[in-house]
Amino acid sequence: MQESIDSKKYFSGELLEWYERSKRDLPWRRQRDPYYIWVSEIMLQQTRVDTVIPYFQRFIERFPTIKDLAEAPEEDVLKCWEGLGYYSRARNLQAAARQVMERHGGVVPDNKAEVASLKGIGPYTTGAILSIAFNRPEPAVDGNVMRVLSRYFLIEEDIAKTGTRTLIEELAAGLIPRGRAADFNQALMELGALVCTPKSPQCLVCPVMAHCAARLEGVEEALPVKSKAKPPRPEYRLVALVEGDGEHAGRVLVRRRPAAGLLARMWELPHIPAAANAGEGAGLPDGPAMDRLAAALSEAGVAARPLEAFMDAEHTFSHIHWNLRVFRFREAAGELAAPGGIAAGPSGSLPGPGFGPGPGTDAAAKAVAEASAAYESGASANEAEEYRWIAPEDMEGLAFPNVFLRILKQYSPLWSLS
DNA sequence: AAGTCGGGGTT
DNA sequence: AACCCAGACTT
Repeated sequence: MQESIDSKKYFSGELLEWYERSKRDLPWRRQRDPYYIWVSEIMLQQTRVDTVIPYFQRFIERFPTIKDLAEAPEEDVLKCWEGLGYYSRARNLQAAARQVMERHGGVVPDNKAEVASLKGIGPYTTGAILSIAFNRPEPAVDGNVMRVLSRYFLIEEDIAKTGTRTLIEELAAGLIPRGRAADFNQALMELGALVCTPKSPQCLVCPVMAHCAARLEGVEEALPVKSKAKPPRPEYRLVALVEGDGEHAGRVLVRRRPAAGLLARMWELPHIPAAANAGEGAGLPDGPAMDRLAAALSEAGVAARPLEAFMDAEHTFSHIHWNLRVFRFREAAGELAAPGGIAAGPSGSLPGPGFGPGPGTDAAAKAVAEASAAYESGASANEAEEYRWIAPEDMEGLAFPNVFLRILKQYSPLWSLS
C-alpha cells in the first residue's frame, strides 16, 4: 500500500510541476470565472482548442454574462455557433443559462447535483466545472484523460465501454492531490493534448515516462483500446441553388430545417433525396434529377427553371455521409412550375456514380422514400419549412452548416461573409 | 448498449 | 483517400 501512495505522489507531483511550466495561455484561463469555464468546456466537447479560441472570444463578447445569454434570441446564439457543429450544444447551453437564472439567480451553482442537472452538462462537464471553477476534488474524465491513464496504468479495457469510463473516473478521483483539483485535472488533459497524443506520443519529454506502464512494456501506441465506430451510411441528395428574378434579383432561395433532428433549426439550400443506388447510376444524365428538383420546388410554391449542374459537395457527419449534387436554377416569376414539364437543361455535365434520376427500381424508390421519411421525422408532424429569399447581407443573421457555406462561397465570393 | 448529433485533423 | 478524434442525450 505504501508503494501505491508513493506512486500516486510521484505521478501527481511530476504532472503538476510539468503543468506549471507548460500550460498554455488560453482565454478562459486568464481569470477563474465559472461562466467562462462552462462555455469553454461545452465548446471544447469534440472540438480542438485552436478551433474553439476565436469562437469563445466572439461568444463572450456577444454574451458577456449568463443573463445576456439567457435573454438573447436563440437565432443569435446559433449564429455565434455557426461552423462549430453539434448545434444542440448551443441550444442546451442557452437553456441551461435560463435554468441558472431561474434556479440560482444567474450564479453558477457549486454543488454537484445542481450542476449535473443543467441541460447539456454530463459527467465530464460536471467534473470540469466543479474542479476548474471551484477547485472541488471531482474527476473530469475526457478522452485525453482516458488515454493518459490507460497508458500509465496499462488499462486494456475498451474505453468505448461505459464501465471503463467509470473505472477510470474512480482512478482519477484517487489521484487528485489535496487542494489541487483545478490544476491537476487541467494538467492531466493538457498532457493528453500536448504530449500523450493518440499517435506518436512524445514520451521522451513526458514528465511521468519513467513509471509509465505502457511505455515500459513498449505498448504505448497500442493504447487505449477502443472498439471502432460504425462507418457512416452514404446518402445522396439533390440541392437547388435558385437565383431570384425580378423583385428577388440578387437573392437566393433558402429554407430553415425542422426544430428537431439533424442540424435542427439551421438554414440551408433546399434539397431532396436522390436514389441511393451508388454505382448503378453512373453516367446517367442530370436532366431527370433537375426535373424532380423543379417539381419539389414547385410544391414549395417556387417556380424555377433548371440551368445546369453546378458542383458536387460532400459532407461527413458522425453517422451519415452526404453526397450532394448542386443544380443552379433561375426563378421563373409568374410561371407555373409544371412538374416534369420543364425542358431539361444541359445533361450529364457532372459524371459520377450515385446520382440516379430517381426511383428507377423498387429498391431505389424504397431508399428515396425512407430518406424522405427520415428527413420529415425531424419535424413534429408536417411542420411547414420556412422558405426565404435572402441577399448576401442577410447571412449575418442566419446560421448555416459549413457544407452550405462552402457551396455559397463557391457560387460567389459575395456569399462568403459571415 | 447502441444510435444520434458536426467538423476538422493526421497520415 | 482513408482513417482518427470525441461528450451528451435519446432510445
